Amino acid sequence: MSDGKTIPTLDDVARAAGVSTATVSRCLNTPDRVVEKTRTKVLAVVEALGYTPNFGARAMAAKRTYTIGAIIPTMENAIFARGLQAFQEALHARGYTLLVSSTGYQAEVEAEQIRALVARGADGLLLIGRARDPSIYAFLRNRSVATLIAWTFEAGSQQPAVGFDNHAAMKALASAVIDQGHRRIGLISGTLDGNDRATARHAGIRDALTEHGLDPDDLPVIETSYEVENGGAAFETLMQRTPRPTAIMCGNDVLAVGAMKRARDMGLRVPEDVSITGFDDIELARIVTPELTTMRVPHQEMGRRAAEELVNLLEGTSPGAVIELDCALKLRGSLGPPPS
Amino acid sequence: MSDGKTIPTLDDVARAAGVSTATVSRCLNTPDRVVEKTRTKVLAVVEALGYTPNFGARAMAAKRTYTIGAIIPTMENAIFARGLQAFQEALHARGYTLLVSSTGYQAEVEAEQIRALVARGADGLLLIGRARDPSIYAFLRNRSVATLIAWTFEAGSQQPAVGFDNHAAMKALASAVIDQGHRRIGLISGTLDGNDRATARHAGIRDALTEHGLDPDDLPVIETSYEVENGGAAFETLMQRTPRPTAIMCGNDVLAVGAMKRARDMGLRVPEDVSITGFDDIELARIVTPELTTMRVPHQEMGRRAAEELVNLLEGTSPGAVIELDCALKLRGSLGPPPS
DNA sequence: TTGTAAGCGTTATCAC
DNA sequence: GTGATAACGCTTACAA
Repeated sequence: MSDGKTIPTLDDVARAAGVSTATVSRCLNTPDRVVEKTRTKVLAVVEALGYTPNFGARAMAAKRTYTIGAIIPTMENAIFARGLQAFQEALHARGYTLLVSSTGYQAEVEAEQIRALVARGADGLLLIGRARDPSIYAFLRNRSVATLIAWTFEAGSQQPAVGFDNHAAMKALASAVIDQGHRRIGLISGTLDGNDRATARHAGIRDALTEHGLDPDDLPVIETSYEVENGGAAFETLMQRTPRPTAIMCGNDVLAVGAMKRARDMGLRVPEDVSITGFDDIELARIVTPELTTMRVPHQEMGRRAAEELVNLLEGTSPGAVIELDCALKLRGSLGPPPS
Repeated sequence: MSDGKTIPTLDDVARAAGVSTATVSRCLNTPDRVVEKTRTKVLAVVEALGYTPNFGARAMAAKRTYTIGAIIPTMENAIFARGLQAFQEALHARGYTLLVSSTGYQAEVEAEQIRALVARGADGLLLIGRARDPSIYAFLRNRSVATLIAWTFEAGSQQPAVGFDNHAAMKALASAVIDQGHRRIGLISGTLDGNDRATARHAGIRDALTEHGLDPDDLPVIETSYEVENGGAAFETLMQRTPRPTAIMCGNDVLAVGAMKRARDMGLRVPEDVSITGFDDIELARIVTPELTTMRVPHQEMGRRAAEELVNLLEGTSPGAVIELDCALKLRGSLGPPPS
């Protein structure tokens, strides 16, 4: 650590070590291309001076930053937080640094963040979901920024991705609900517009209904943003319908927990009076009473795999695969047969 | 948006607009120092070419990045997520970009992240808590990186900070518990070592006990990392003591919810058989049944104020204040009188 | 108001 | 194995 007031540069190190800047640079970046003795001496000086490479200069000269950017809708939902944690750890192991920003589910903000991260020299980007303006993809291609989509999976997509089939997963969950005997189901969905995950989940339920000989147009849907209170409000609205739904499916666990709380406040028992399901299987799902029936999404594995794929992609090791992960149905106390 | 395959530079814009690079630069950075007509023309070319400034070059030349770094212990706890969201929004309004990384409560990782962010030219840094190696503060001062501490407050501290008094807040909560008649209290604390918030909260309880004529050494403490399951395990351990505690205070809401769940699993009623308290007042606190008695921390306001202070600090508008925010006691169903 | 030109701190291509 | 030296793209005195 330096005691001086100035920031040491490569030049300072070179001068102090009595070598050229090129050699110092080599000691730091390709240590094997410099003889042991020189290296030791140089690294000692680096240590003594507390030298840290100037990132901007390095980025400009090397056109490489070992930085990955991740842009997520929100930090407030545990699913992204947990996935990112795993993503970061895996990246770190590969020598990359992760920089995160969030958009609050706003497309314009996302576009801005993408530009900011690209401008900062991010070698690769992790994006959530596929739906966005084509010009963004064009921009990314133009700048040759490796881009990976996560949290969604779609067969036949061109974009490298690590995700799961939102449609199939929700369809499986809906089938389980129908198999319990439910015929009047309601859906509390996240905002559908511009959110391919929410849209796919919605379609999954409709398909399950059709497949079981029910009319998908009978499915009442309330769209809302992903907040606990909104889940509660939507639940109350749905339960005022006649005839009353016997099962309320929710776009994610957060909405489902809001619905459960409101059910309790309304004096309704879960699952005796009404069944409730979620999606994600975050920690919350097992904290509530009764525990929440939901679809487990492998968030951590997704983060880990995404890191590997993205690094392979930008290092040219992989051409960019589309990887599908499996979800798992979690049948718990919040789902039961309909009241007779 | 450019159709070409090359990234346009300032030079390309200058050439295409028939002006010098200096003028283009001025159009972008100090538009008032260039005549209307030139500006319009230049900006049109910028738009047409899809020019984006190269960040590294800009940082190197201007020694300013309009980037703020935030380093938090974990993204998995809602308290940081929510505070950061507000922090980011306020920063955005002031024209700054936020970059986040997390440490998993590991000091070495934090040091590394600090270096990474500083190397990337962060103009300012938001750090959680005060406890860290002095050499880090020296490094930050040396690099003249504006640094603000959040989530903690300590009278007489030199470091600019926006926080609350963890000690006083927990002491107030403990007093409320004692006032209910509890005499045998247990504490489930976050890891104390290197965590000034956890340490201050612990001390707060001890002081409350002393002040009420109780012996603080009678307070059993279990230290654990902040995870739901750990809260449950610690709860079970504490409840095996003889005589059994009548109230379990927890270092945060997450631990408290874990304790509540375990209580239910053990067949104990809350608060009839045992009272439980948390700290933070995250959403979770009002989702559980009964609702959790806790201390409300103004996370969003803290994020907002931190952004303002940090920007003022690095822009030289403020010398760096120490700001204390107030917490609020939330008495809810999980706290009742001890069993008679 | 605008242009010229000197850095800013690296990395990489050559010679040596 | 090591050392000059030319980029890299931008900002900012200083001149015009």
